[in-house]
Amino acid sequence: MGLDMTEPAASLPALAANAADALPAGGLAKQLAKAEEDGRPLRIKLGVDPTSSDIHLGHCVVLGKLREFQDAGHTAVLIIGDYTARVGDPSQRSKSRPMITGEEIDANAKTYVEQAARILDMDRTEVRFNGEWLGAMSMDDLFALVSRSTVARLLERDDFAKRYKANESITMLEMLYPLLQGYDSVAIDADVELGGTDQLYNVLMGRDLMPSYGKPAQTVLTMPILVGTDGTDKMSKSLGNYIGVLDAPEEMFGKTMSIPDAAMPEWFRLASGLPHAEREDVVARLASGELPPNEAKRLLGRSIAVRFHGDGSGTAAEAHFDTLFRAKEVPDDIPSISATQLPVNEDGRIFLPGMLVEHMGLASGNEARRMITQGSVKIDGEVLDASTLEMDPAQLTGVVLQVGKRRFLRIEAGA
RNA sequence: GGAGGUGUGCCCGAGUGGCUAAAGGGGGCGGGCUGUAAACCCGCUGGCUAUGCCUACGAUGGUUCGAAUCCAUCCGCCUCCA
Repeated sequence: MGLDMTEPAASLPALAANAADALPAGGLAKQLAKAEEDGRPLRIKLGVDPTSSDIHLGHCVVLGKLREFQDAGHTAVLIIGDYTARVGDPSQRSKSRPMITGEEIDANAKTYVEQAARILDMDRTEVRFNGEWLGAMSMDDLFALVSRSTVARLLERDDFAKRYKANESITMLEMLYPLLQGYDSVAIDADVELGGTDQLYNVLMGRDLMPSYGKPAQTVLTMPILVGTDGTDKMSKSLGNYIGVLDAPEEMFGKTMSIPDAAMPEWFRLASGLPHAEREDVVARLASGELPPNEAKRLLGRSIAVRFHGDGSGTAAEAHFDTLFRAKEVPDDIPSISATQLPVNEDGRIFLPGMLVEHMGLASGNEARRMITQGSVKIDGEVLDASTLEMDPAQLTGVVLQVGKRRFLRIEAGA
């Protein structure tokens, strides 16, 4: 397995681009030079927790970086933290995490790898579960590991320190996390470890541990955390401010349009998937006022759609968006049901709240009543009278029902 | 082991016997304006074919005509002391 780096010297700036931290200073350059000298690819570690099964753009920042290393000829070692997931990474958590079950972990890991394949070159990816070595540890091994750090050292960690100060609980188990995570680097002989900036402490722990196990210390590279579509909080599934890699192109475009202007430069850099030079050019023109914000955001939306759905998907998604929100027209590809599927009560009439819950995804009858009362239900573009709770099937046949701005349902005549 | 504190709706947080589906804020949703950005304005924000009924204030049991509010036990979390 030889290196096929065409121009190793030139790959350094690109590989370090966007990184929040690259430690120690100059470490990456040395690693790259040494790899070339030895004629072997570097082993690039990325540890992931199989606690959530949906990969979103936030995860893609670091996955994308890993892919860049692969493209430069190096080996990706993707560690599924099946064992560490039992402990729970305390990063960014205000409370202790509940432990999750083995089946959940397995299922999450499987979907994670499937989705990661959209970013990574899986032929060049070594997927490992850390239960492989952590599960095999004896009590003696554990003693040896935990004796390498101290309580004071662990309490230096910002999130522990904050929680400790705020009188919140910190379990002994959680304090084990950085050590176990760091041990992964020992187990797989990592040369470089990637992570988000929230992982800095963890990845440095790996760097600290390796020499005491007689291995050269890894270089660490942390990537900035992408803000979500709200522009303030870290992108996460639980906050609902995310764009998933499996989202439809229209969703990707639409969600991108909703981000605050201030988040655009960051998104261009970390999420657009555009080449380094191009995205920097866009950011510069946006800052100078040469590129209007709306146009920039549209470009961003198209780029993201294209990144995951290929050429053409961007302009198609944009057209869909314009139909919906600019022209306020009904899009072509809306779901439809047959009038015969409508639920009918004893009087042969349709109870609207129930129907909206059943066919248009509203959370409850009360929510549906609220929508009707607030005038956000339209039939063929006409706002439904606020007091209407029942309708005859004939009135609903062959119409387009709309709730809010983006939920549509066509009711077809015929069987 | 001892002493004390605390637990409210998605989150924060008021509420110490009926007027409490529970103030206020945040978030979210809907509408207006717009570039589905921001800012701003208005409304809504437990469930139920519903002038009422059900569920809900850590858990269980009790006192009372009536409990988030009083009592008992238990559980979680925190602080100080050992």
